[in-house]
Amino acid sequence: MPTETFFNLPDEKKERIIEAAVDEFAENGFENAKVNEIVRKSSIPKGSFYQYFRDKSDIFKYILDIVFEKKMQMMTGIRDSLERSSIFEILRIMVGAAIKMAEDDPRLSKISDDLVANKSLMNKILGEYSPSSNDLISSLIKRGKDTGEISEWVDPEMAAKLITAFMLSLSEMVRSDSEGMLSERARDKYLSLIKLLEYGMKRREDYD
Amino acid sequence: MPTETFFNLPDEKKERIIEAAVDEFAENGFENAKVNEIVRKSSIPKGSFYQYFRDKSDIFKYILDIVFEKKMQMMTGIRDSLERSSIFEILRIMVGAAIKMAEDDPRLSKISDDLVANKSLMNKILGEYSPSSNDLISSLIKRGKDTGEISEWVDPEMAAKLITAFMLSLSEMVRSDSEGMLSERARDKYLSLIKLLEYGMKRREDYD
Amino acid sequence: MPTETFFNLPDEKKERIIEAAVDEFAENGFENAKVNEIVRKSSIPKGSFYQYFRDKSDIFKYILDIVFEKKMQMMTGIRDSLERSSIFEILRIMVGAAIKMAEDDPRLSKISDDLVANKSLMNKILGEYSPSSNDLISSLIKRGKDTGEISEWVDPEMAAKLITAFMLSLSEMVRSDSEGMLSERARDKYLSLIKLLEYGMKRREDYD
Amino acid sequence: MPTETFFNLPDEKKERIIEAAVDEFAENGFENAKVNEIVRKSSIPKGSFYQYFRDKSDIFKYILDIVFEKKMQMMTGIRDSLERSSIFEILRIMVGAAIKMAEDDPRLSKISDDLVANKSLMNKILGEYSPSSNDLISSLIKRGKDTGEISEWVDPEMAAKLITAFMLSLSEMVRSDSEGMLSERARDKYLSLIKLLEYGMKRREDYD
DNA sequence: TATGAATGAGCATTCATTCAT
DNA sequence: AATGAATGAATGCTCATTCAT
Repeated sequence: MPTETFFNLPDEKKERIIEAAVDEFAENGFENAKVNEIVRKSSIPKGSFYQYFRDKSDIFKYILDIVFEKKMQMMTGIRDSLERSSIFEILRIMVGAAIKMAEDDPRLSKISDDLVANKSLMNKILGEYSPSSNDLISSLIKRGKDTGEISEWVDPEMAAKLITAFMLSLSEMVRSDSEGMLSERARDKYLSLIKLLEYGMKRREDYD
Repeated sequence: MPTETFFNLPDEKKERIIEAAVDEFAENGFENAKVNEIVRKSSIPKGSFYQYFRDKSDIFKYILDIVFEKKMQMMTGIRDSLERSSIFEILRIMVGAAIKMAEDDPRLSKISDDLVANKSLMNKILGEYSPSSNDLISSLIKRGKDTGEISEWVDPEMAAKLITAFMLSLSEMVRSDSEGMLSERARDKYLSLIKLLEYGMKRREDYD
Repeated sequence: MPTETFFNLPDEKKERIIEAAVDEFAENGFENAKVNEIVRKSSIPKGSFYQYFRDKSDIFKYILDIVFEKKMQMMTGIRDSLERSSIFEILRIMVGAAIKMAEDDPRLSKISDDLVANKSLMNKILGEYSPSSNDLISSLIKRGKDTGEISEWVDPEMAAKLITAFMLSLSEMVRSDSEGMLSERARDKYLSLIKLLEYGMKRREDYD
Repeated sequence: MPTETFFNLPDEKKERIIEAAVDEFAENGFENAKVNEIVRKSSIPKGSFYQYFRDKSDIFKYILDIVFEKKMQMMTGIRDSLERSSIFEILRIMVGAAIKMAEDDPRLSKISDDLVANKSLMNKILGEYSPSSNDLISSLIKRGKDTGEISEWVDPEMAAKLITAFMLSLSEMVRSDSEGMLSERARDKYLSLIKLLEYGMKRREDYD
C-alpha cells in the first residue's frame, strides 16, 4: 500500500502518478515496466516515488486495487441478478462487463487480464492463494447443473477455466479492435460467441 | 541457427545447454530469460555461449525449432485426416496433440504457448508475418460452414480466436495439473470441453 | 546533449568529467575510448555516467561542441576579413588559429583533427552530410581564381584537400613539438609553409 | 615475424592468409581488425593462426614488411636518379610511385598510409624510433637548398612533413577516386599539385 | 602440426533503489 | 516532505589468446 504521504498529496498529483503508472504497466506488464518511466511521465522526483511507494510491487498492487474497484463497478447489476437469473444471463452480463471495460478503459482491462493470465505473477504480487474469477464461475456452473440448465457431462472447473480464457480472449479482441467496430455490430459479434458457449453447455433432450 | 561449433559438441554437453535454455525460457519467457542463467545452469563459460549462438534470439529460435518438431510429431495423423474428417474430428486430434505435448514436455508446451499468445514476440523473433494457428483454424471453420456442419451465425475469425484461447488454456490446465490426473480420466475431462465447442457451433434445425 | 542532471552538477565535478573525457578521446579516438576509463579518471560511478550522458556518442558530441566553440573563439577575425582580404591572408588567419589551438589546447586540437581526418566517423557522429572545411576552402580558391590571385591550372577541390591535409599536419607538428618552440620562432617557421603554398598557387606572368 | 611453421606452408595457403590479413587491416586499421575475421576469411583454424604468428601485432608487422617491399619496388628508379636528378624530379617520381601504389594495390597503400599517419601506432608496432620517409625527404630538401634549387627560407623538416602529408592526402584521393578517373587525366590532375609544391619552394629572383 | 573448443577479462548499457540535502 | 544525484550489481555481448587432442 502507498504511504500516508501519498494519500496526503493533492488530488491532481495523485492522479498524475496513477495515470503514469497505469500507462506504463498496461503497455509493458509488471516485469518490463520501469520506475524511471513512471517517474518521468508523472514529473515527480525519483526520491518522491520511493516516499510514496515501498517499491515497484507496491505501486503495482495499488493499481490493481483500482482495477478491481473499476471491475466491481462494471459488474453492478450482477449481484442483483445473481439469485434470480439464468446462468447464461449472468454470463452474458459478465461478458458485457468485460467488453465494456475493455472499451472504456483498455489499459485497466489489459492490466487485469495480464494478471489473470499470469499465475506466477499473481502469486508473486498477491501471495499464494487468490480467489480468481474461476471460483465464481465454476460455482455458477454447478448451480446450472443442479437446476438442469446445464448438461450433466460438463465439468465445472474445466468449463470455468475455459470461460475465463474465453473472456480474456474477448477482452483482447475488443482492445485490439482498431476500427472500434462501432458499438452495436461489435457487441453482436462478441455476443454470438456467448451463444456458442450457451448452446455448447445447455441441456438438451436430443443430445444428452 | 546455432553455429557448427555447437553441433560438433559432445551430445552430453549439447543436451545440457538445451536443457538449461528450455528451462530458462519456459520459466521466464524470452524477454526475462537471462543468458547468464543459461550459462550458469549448463556450466559453460559465457564466451562459449556466444561461440555457439549469435545471441539470445538465436538460441531461442533454436529451441523453437525443437518445439515445432515435437509438435509435428504429436500431430501425426492430422495430415491424413485433414481431408476426409469432420472439422470437429480434426479439432479433437489437435487438442489431443496439445494435451499430449503438455503432459509429455510441459516446458516445451509452455514455450510454444507463450509464442502463440504473444504476437509482438512472434513478430520480433519470427519476422513480420507468421501464419499462426488462427489462420488454419478459421479456414477449417469456414469449410465447416460450407459443408453445413457449422451454424451460419458463427463468425470464423472470432471463433478461431476463441478456439486458440481454448487450446492455450487447455495446455495450461494440463501443465498445472499437479496430480497428473493419470491419463484416461484426464483426457475424458479435457475432451468434454471439445464436446462443448462442438455442440456450441454445430448446425441444428431447432436453433438456426 | 548531456542531461540536465549533468548541467546541475557542481562545476568542479563537471570539470573533472570533461577533463577525463577530453583526455580519453584525445588519446584514443572515439572508437577506442572507453567509458570505463572516463568513469575511472573522473571518479564517478558508472551509473552516474549514464545519468549524465545517453551513451558514448553523447559525451563525444558534447566534447565536440566544446571543441568547436574553442575553434570559433580562435577564429575571431576571420569573419571580418572574409570579404575584403586576399585568400592568402585568410588562409594565414586560419592557419594561425589552428596553430594557436594546437598550442593552447593540444587535446582539443587532436580531437578536432581526428574528426576532420575521419570521414566515416564524422558521418556516424554528426549525421550524413557535414560541410567540412574542404568546402569552405575550395570556394575560397575558386574566388581566388576569379579574382586572378590564383593560377588557372590549380584545381580547387584538389588544392582544398591538400590544404586541409596541410593544416592537419601543421596541427600535428605543433602538438608533437615537445620543446614548445617558444612562440615567435615557431610561428615564423609554420608561417613559412603558408608562403610556400602562396608562392605555389599565386598567379605569375613568367609561369602561367 | 611469422614462425618457421608459417613459412613451410604451401604457397597457396600463405597467400590466402596474407590476402585475408591485408583485407582486414586495410579495411579496419590495426586496432579494429579482428583476428577472428582473418581466420574466417582465410579458412584456417584459429589455433593455426597462433601457430603461425605470435599475436595480432606479429602478423601486422609481417604485412608491413610486404608493404615496404612493394613500396620499394615501386620506387625503383629513384635510387638511380637520386644522385643526378633535380629534387623536384625526384619528388615527382616519389609521388608517381605513391599514386601507382594507390591505384595498383589500394589496400597496401591504405595500410602504409595509416601507419605513417599514426605515430603512436608506429611506435607501438615498430618500436621507439623509425626512419620514416620524412628523413629522406628533408635531406633531399637540404640538398636542394645547397644547390640553390630551393629558396633559403624553406625549413627542411617542416617542408618534409608537409610533403609527407601531401603525399598521404594524394594517396587517399586516388584511392577514393571511385570513377578511376581514367589514368591520364587523373595523373595530370595529381601532378598539378606537385607543380604547386615546386613553384612554392623553387628559388626565384623576384621573390627571395 | 592441425584443429577447434575453452576461456575470461572487458565493454557499453540499464535500472531499482538509497542517500544527502 | 521534496528533490535529484549516487550507486553498483546485472545484462547482453566481444575478442584475443590458450588449451587439449
